[in-house]
Parts: sequence; C-alpha cells; structure tokens
Amino acid sequence: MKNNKEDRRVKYTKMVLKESLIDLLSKKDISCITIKQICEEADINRATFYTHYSDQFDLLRQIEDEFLQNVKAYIAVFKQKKADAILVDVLEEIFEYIKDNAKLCRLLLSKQGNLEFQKRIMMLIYDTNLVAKPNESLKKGEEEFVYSFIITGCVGVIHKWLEEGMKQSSRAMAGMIFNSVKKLPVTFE
Amino acid sequence: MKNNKEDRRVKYTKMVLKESLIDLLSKKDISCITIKQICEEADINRATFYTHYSDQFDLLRQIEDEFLQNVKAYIAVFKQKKADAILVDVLEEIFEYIKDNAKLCRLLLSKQGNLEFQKRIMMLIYDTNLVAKPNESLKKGEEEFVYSFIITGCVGVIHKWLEEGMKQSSRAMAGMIFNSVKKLPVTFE
DNA sequence: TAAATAACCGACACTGTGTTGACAAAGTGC
DNA sequence: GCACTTTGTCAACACAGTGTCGGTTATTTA
Repeated sequence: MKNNKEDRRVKYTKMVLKESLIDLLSKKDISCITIKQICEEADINRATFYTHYSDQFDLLRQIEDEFLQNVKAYIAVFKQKKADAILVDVLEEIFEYIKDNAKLCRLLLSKQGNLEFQKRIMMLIYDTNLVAKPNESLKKGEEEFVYSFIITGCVGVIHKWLEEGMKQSSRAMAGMIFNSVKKLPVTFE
Repeated sequence: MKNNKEDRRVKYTKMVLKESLIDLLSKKDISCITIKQICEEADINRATFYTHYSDQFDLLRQIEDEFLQNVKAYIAVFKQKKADAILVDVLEEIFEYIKDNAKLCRLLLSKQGNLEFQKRIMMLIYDTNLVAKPNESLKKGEEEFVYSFIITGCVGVIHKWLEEGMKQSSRAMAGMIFNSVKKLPVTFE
C-alpha cells in the first residue's frame, strides 16, 4: 500500500514538469506555451503529462496551490513562534518571504497573470485572520469593500515592488503599508 | 480617396468581430477561444479576420483600447462641463459610467482578465490628473507606492461591486472610496 | 459606370491535441 | 528474493485549428 506517500517517480515527474513550466513562463505567456514544449523541456513523454494534468492551466493552478500552501504554513509558524507579534512585524516577515521567492512571485503576479490568483491571495489573508474584521464605525456592507480595497491595494504595492527590483527593504515596505492601512477604518490583531 | 474615413464594409467586419469575441468571452476564457469560433459566430470568413487582426489577443487589445478611449473622453467632457466639480462628484460619475457599461467592464476585469488591463486603467487615471501627486509629507519614493496602493485598491473595489451585481448606488460607492482615500496621505484636485 | 477595395471561398501544408494499446522499468508488499 | 502493481515510454492515430495562398465575387467610392 502506498497510503499517503507519493511514488518517487511521480514526484520526480511532477517536479520537472513544474520547473519546466515556470521556466517557460518567464519567457512567454501561459496561453502561448504548448504541452509539447513543456514535455520536451522536462524530457518527459507527452502521454505522461496527461496522466497527471489536463493542460497547462491545470499545471499552473497546482503550482499556485503549492505556493499558497507554503505561504499559509509559513505565516502560521511565524505567528505561533511570536504570538505577540504586532502587524508591522508580520508584514515585514511576509515581505521577506516574497523576497526569498521573488522569481515565482513575479511570475504569478506578472501582467499575464490572471486576477483569479489575486483573489486567492485575498482569501488566504482572510483565512489567516491577519486583518481583523472592520470595526463598527462602518455601515453594514461597507466593511467588505474596505477590506477588498486594502487587500487589492497591498497586492498592487507588492506587484510594483517586485517589478521594480525590490529596491526598498522589507522593513520599509512593511512600514509603508502599516502607516497607510492604520488610517483606514479597520482594526488589526 | 478614403482619407480618414473607414470603408463601411471594414467598419461592419470589425464591429461584428468585436461583438462576437465579447459574446464568447462571457462563456469562456480568451485562450480557449479559437479564431474559427469568432469567425463562425460573426459569420465572417477566417481569412478576413487575418487582414485586420493577428490573433484573438490582438482583437481583445483593440476592444480594450476603444473602451479606455471612451472613458478618457467621458471624463474630459465631464470635467470641462463642471470645472469646479469636487472629487466625490467625479467618482460618482465614473461609477455611473461603469454601471452603464457593466457587461464589458465585468468582462475586462473578469478573473480571466489579465493584470495588464489593470495597469492600463492606472495609467489612464494618472493621465487625467484625477488624483494629484501625493503631498510632501511622504519621503521621496514612497508617494509612488501610496499612489499604486490607492489605484489598485479602487480597481479591486470596482471589481467586487460589479461581481456582486452593483447593489450599492454609485453615490454610495463614490462616498466610500472618497472617505477611505482622504485619510491617506495624498491630496486631490 | 469604372476602378479600387474588401470580403469570400476552397485548398494547402503544418502544428499541436488527446487518446490508445503494447511494452519496459521502477517501486511495493510479502 | 519474488510476484504484483504502478508508472512511464513509445509509436501511431484521427482530429482541430492555424496561417497563407490565389482566384472570384460583391461593395464602395469617385
């Protein structure tokens, strides 16, 4: 029985296919990449590709899944380690993580990247309770929009930061976001 | 001589091709749409498509161009008509315009839509001088990020509003944005 | 009405797709 | 070690869509 563990061969195949796609994505748009190309680059038979993924988009989706899973785990560990960490510290930590994974982040947020990924990031931040529910000063219904405003705003800033080569320090970025957001009618944990 | 005017046949062909693509986009992702489908739906010969556009993406790009051009002209007219209009009024007007063109807006900002379009909207707003340069309370270099934060934040809110069926009035949305943004360290015209 | 322009049509070679069945190689449980 | 299962490989297949031809027909404009 193989239980929860994946076959080593499968692991290898998936790994090289992912690497291959990421490599190709830095050169061209996802919709211009053919399955044939991915397989040639990875030196994997085309038929094998189809046993794991339905198409390029499915493969990309799973790369996204993995990335988001990592971020989630990372934040969880950090919050556990420093239970009393204030928001600006958490933000700095997130910017550090992005810096460490700059290549992949830049790809997933590239101009060809779709808005669906942005939305998934929003859901993730929502799940981690990083930002608390907006306070009672807002009318009912409004808080959702302010929340949306903040998260997409943050993603936009991160995008810009990445595109321009991360010249600012993680601390500076965290401070900037913190200062902007604290003025808006929401509270933080 | 045809000078500046376009042949009626060309006009018609381009029009039906655009309509066809917009129609198909509401059903599936741009990269799943074939040129053959677009032409069948528009009842235009496939060879004719190639005399005007290089591929689906080129056609979509030109749809975006046209839309952005309209928005720009619209804002210009409004600002001229009411030279002393304050920001919240301009915002309301923009939300009204979006409402009137909800179908197309929703498509261009759909989850399959790419971030490139978001960027183009940002540039447009920048060009119209709707939001003035951030004030001197910010360190040099920071203002660009705050600006980016606001615009992407706004686009996110508009996206959410459209996706959820525009239940709030244009005035309410304008007020919400206005109240959020005025707290951030920027000035407005 | 005549010349110019644009769309239509059928055909072409070409590339990528998704699936199949037979076979080889690697991993698993005993 | 062994038998058994899983996985990857390979060649071949029919099929879709692509981009590009010339030749023809229809429409527009002057």
